[in-house]
Amino acid sequence: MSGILVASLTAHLSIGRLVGMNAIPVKDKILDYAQFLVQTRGYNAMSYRDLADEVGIKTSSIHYYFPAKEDLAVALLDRYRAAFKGALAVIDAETTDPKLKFKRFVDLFVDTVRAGKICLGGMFASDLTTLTDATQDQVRTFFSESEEWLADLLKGGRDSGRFNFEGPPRIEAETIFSMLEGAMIAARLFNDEKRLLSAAKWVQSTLAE
Amino acid sequence: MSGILVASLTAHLSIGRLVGMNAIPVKDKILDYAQFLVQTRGYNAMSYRDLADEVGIKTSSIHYYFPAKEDLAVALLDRYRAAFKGALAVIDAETTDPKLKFKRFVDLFVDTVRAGKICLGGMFASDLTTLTDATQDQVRTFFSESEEWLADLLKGGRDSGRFNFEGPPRIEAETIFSMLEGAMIAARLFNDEKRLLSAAKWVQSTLAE
DNA sequence: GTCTATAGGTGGATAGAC
DNA sequence: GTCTATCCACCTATAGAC
Repeated sequence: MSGILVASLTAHLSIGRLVGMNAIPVKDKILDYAQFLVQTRGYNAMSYRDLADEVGIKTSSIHYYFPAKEDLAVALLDRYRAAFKGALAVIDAETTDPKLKFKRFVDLFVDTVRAGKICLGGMFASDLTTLTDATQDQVRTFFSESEEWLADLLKGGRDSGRFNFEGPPRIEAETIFSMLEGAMIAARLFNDEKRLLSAAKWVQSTLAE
Repeated sequence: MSGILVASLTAHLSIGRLVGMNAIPVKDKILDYAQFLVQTRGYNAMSYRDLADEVGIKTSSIHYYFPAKEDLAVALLDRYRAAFKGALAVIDAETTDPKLKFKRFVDLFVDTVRAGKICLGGMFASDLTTLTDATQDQVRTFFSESEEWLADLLKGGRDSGRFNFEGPPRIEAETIFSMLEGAMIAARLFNDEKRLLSAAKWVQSTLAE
């Protein structure tokens, strides 16, 4: 999902550059680096000082944008959900073949692992019990939204005879999504993206029969 | 894997009680509660103060047993690997049917989720980049050992005609293991053990065909 | 082994000047 | 918006008495 990060980074740049104002707002700089740190080191290992040093401001200035760390967490997940939905919308707009759609879905995860990162939602899910209720809800919403898109893809593929599986598409989607999340963690652990690729292949082969 | 925790808890008790000395050594108390905290809150959210308060000693006393936090992390993973291996040895000793073995393997994960916990190895894997090299190696060793046992199970099952899958057993094992790790995280996120059970069922059905 | 005492650093967070 | 200054709680870790 480095593609997602890039997308959110370039969203304002593509407009800003046209009018000669390519400066990234401080708030976005904070969010960008905070997202990077959470995806690489984890939420509890990310501090306001880390962000301040990187962005070039003081920690008190970060509190101006995000009064409490929870506000930053919620904002991160909010933006990530939107970016992820955007990436899925692009897939829907550019492809119709279910198998190709799934491949491009997997590519989102592969890109993330290649960047040495873990899905933001998966990282927050690992730190679940240290989060406030509002933040936990955001994590659940991210999972639900992703699984719903995947369930629709699976259902459409089965209805059109391109996918073959038994049981409710939503259950199938939940299983596949959690599998990809786990495979990302293992792939980074061994610095071996093949761990994610073989997991994806396994899913594709069981869906294709 | 609460069964694992119980096993490590009762390992010395079963001897101690026989001779009337059922007091749990302080070092084990520390490890027990540290393991609980890592499995529920994560490594970076566990502090010496948490442990001291629970065990009833001062933080400086914990440093007597584990000079640096890294020492505690390595000790935790060391013990966990041994306990996990022990649990797998019990499965091997009590069952021969590959399908039943796999079911009992899955039960180790189900028990953990039911206790509101995540696999210790999975938790450390999520916090990977914040760990020392020695600790990271321990995490990888845990994954490798588990996957090797599972690969042997898969290979034996296929050779005896009980399992059906293509490709190297080790790759299959890696995929299944990371899937279970991811399913645990999702199951706890939604407080719904069915997320883990349906993932396990999915694996079982694809292996059985 | 366990304690007291303490060190030096880092955590999130706030008040108030500019 | 960003700063300085500060707060207090927490963190890992050590020295030395008992």
